[in-house]
Amino acid sequence: MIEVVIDNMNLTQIATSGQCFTWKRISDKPTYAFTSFDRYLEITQSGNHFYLSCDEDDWKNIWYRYFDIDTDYRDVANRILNSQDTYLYEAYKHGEGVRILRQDLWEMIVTFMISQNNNIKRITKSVDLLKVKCACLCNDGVHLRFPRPGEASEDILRDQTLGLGYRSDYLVEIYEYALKHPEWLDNLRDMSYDEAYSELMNRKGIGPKVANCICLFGLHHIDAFPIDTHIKQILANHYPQGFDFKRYEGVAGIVQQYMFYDKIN
DNA sequence: TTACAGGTCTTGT
DNA sequence: ACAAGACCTGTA
Repeated sequence: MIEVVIDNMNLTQIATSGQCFTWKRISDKPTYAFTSFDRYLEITQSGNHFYLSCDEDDWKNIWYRYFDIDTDYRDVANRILNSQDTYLYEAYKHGEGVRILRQDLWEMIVTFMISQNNNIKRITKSVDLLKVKCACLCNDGVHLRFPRPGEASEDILRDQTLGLGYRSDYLVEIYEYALKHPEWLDNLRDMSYDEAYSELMNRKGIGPKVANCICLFGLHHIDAFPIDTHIKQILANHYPQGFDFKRYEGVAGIVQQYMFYDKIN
């Protein structure tokens, strides 16, 4: 157990921001449990103090990066403030503690493929059951982690109790593809936003929206601006003459998160 | 019953 | 290039 101080971060806001489908609230206090690759973490918030169930090494090597501590979110706040955009400023104030986590790329690919034309409740259920059926364990030998390529059989992916529907075809394909092309994930990490976006779009079941979610949440390309039904409505309602993307060049994905959080919370 | 959920694919123009 | 229509499934 270690204690760290982090400003401008709110666990409950992150948990309900729609970027992670595997965070679980495990107590009345704002305590959340989740995994990243093979690590399991429990974290509690009290103001700007955070209590993590890990040692100093895992904090430095894994979770510091995961929580995107090095990104300065004040730059985004200033741009929003300077824009005189009342709606966007209110949205920002509402979700001020949201950060773009640096989550595991493979988990982002699979979970956002599941998310298409779907609802959060069913997405969470499918992901939970997938982890249970595959029964892969973290480095602690106790907690379930997300199944990597080769660890989810076709039978499991097609198991109707998972409720994946037609998406199971896509998942069978992507699991096969990633297993057959072991360099694919690392190559994606080395690409620019545009390159990674086009590469992801080549895979069946990944369209513009999911590709942008993977770029934003799995590769931390914060230029990516995923447009879903909610964002489409916001753009139509608040920006009928068009949204000025140029103004938010380099931070558009963070702006998108404030808009999205405000819409669903 | 119909519509909708953090869309994408296929087909027809 | 662009516009329908289909698509698994659970919930309101």
